[in-house]
Amino acid sequence: MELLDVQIEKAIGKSLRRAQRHGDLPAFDIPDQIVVERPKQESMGEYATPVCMQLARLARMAPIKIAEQVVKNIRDLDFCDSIEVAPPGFINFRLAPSWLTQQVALIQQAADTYGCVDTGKGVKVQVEFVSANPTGPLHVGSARNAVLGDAIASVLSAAGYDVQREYYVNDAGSRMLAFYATLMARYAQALGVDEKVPEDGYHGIAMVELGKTIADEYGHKFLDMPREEALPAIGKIGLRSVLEGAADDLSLMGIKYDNWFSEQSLYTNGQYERIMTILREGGYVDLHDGAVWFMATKLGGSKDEVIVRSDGTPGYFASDIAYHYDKFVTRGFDRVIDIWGADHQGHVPRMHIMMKALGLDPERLVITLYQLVTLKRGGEIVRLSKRTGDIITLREVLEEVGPDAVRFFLLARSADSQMDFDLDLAKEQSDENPVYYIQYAHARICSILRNAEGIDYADGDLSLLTSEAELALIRSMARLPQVVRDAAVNLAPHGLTYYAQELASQFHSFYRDCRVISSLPEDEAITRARLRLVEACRITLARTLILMGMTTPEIM
RNA sequence: GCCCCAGUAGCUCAGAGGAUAGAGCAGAGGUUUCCUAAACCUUGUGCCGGGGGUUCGACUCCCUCCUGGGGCACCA
Repeated sequence: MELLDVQIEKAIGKSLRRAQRHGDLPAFDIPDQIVVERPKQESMGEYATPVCMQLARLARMAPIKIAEQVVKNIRDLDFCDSIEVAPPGFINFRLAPSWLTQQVALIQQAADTYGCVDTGKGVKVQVEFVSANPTGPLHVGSARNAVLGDAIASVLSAAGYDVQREYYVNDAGSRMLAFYATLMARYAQALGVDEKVPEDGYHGIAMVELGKTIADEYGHKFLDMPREEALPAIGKIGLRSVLEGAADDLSLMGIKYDNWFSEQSLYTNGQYERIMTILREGGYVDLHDGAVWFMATKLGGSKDEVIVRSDGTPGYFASDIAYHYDKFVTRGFDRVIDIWGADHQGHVPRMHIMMKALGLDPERLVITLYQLVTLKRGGEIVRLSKRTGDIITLREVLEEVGPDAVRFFLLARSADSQMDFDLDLAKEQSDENPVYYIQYAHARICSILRNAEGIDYADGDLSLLTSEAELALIRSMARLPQVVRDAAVNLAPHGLTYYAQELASQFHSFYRDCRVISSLPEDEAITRARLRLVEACRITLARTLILMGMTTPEIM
């Protein structure tokens, strides 16, 4: 079934055409987009349109007169029990109580699929997120990336897209060599051999520990091998350990990937040669200063980019081109969403130019940037440097603050807003924060349902739900599909956090006004109706929490 | 210098052409013989960074300036 705002939009369009046919309105071009929004005030109803104000000039009529004709000609909006004109020309729509109470049954029926919509129509989309260099434990900076990417994937999936979550493993290139050399040095040091960590290596404590672990397990094995064999051998072990650590950390937050994609594989399965051929044949490759260049300027870019360095090794951009070729051409994704920190923004334009060079529609690649998080502790900015190893790991933060709170905090702001994350504050507030407020509502409902054991409420009469507290709660519950749709089309899941708070608040108010389980015999019917309502509310809350990647506690 | 993001209540932030600009937190006051008081109810708060413009209508779009953050590598 179509979402209410879409139905209203279509009904208004039809009404305008009908009014013109009947001579109630003069002829003019009806706009493609008819705005249907939520009015500022509850008293105005659930939906409203300001379209008649726009039409005033075209129709040469007062907006309010147009609105009257639109209302007169409107049909097929069974779910509305009043459609009113309000000055200076708004049309306000109010949902019928009978429609609202019916939603309770539909939500119960939908259960785990409530909130799903078919906006995506099965379009194949990949969300690639985190993809941190596998050169050490995940940094807390990756937390926002993880939370945002996973929520976007969840919301897209609920909106009817065929979604794959992918982690791009940067296991090729110069950073990897520095990682290998660092690991080798730390391993040697653990065995009492004096070997220096390279200048551009990783100086953090994590590598010391990893070197020691490998020394404990393998002894002198890698010291006895020729260095050119030992490096990749020990590197492979280190890489596996780092990736396992990353997967563990992410799974602490409930994040699971469908695929881990190796950058190195692009150089062994022919993708790199393929894209080089395409670029060469397209005339986008040039050789000068000893390096191979991608002629981005030929396609409107501001400057050309190095693909293969003068030492003969391909740079990250070469990998990125081959990688996206693999995503779109080889694996056939209709859309790819890459989640990147704002420090990579400069790279976005060349990615779109690269798409053009490959003969792909740049619009199929969406790069969602999020502003970087400033980490604080007690109001003081925590400076981070991976080089000196002075980092705060994702795991530390998860253990200190808790996965649900981390997810909620980081999800609650739009990706565009730069934010502070104060560890002390997050922990301190964890008793007073919205996470608990929302989860408490869920636990409260579960408690009621436990107390209702033995009551058969499956056929409770929903038409008994007539009080304002009950209807207000259902109104909120009924909005979830639209919240999901909006989050999916805007790739902006932060709306979920606001919706969850509103829904929890409506429930808490309802709880105060309406006793659910009553022992009085004359209340038996309303008890059964309210149990259905409460169960549907639990489903709605749980679905919202799950979309945000949070847990749904039954007892608190 | 050029490019991107942001500037809204004491604080953290929603709102992105429409009605009287919202929420949470913090502050003040109140609520429990009864399903979870981690709750509920009442209450104050705004030159929407400044200045121009477009529009019937601008916090929202355009120009400009100011402030903060991030980019502008043969690093990723």
